[in-house]
Amino acid sequence: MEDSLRDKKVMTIGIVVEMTGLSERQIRYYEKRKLIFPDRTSTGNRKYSFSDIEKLMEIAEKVEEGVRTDEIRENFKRRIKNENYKKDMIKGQINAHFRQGNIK
Amino acid sequence: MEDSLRDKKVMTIGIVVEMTGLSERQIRYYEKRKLIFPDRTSTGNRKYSFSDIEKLMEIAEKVEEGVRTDEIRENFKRRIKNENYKKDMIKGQINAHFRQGNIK
DNA sequence: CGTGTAAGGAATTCTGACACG
DNA sequence: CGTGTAAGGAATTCTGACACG
Repeated sequence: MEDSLRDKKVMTIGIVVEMTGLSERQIRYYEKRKLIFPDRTSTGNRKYSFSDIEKLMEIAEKVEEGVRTDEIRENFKRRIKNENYKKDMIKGQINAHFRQGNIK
Repeated sequence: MEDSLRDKKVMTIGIVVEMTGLSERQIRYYEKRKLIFPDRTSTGNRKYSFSDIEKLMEIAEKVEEGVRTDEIRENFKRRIKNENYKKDMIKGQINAHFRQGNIK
């Protein structure tokens, strides 16, 4: 139910460093702080998606502004909640539509 | 003028092996035969795109059918030519449209 | 708190070659 | 022709820790 390409975890950390300009240390630290969730290969190497890259750049901006990683995490949670809320609104409307027999 | 995500060279050969089921040897060989063109990192490691993955799976199919790599390459060339031909057709029609003063 | 760094080891990738055919 | 494999080396990635603060 989402982009697929954008969410596929396929990049090693070296490429992520290249694309974001962040250090390996930073990238791994944001993971420890539960801000990003890379997959792992069978032998333990991290794999990131394009979405992860975008998220990392957003995180880096916030951190530079002085926002603490905990706050950033909470903001992400709120955002997800809000998005789900909106999705439910839409679902509700669709359901209502059909319940009233407004079937095309 | 194309997908961007689909064409970004970001995957190391290990991931490509994982996604295509081909061996490193095969993947490198198809490159030697000019069928795919990965980028390289500054230290020489190959980087592939999602498009490359698709192309590799197409190549693998053909090879299994017994098609020689040279033929596959020529078929790719013809396909590109045909696509460009169609693009030019469309451009021509658009130009004709405006030349006749059919603006808006 | 967020990040740099040296440490040691394990896994990855690279190239050129021998092999079969 | 297309692919497997062992060989040796170079680059990558991983974790846990010391450091500053």
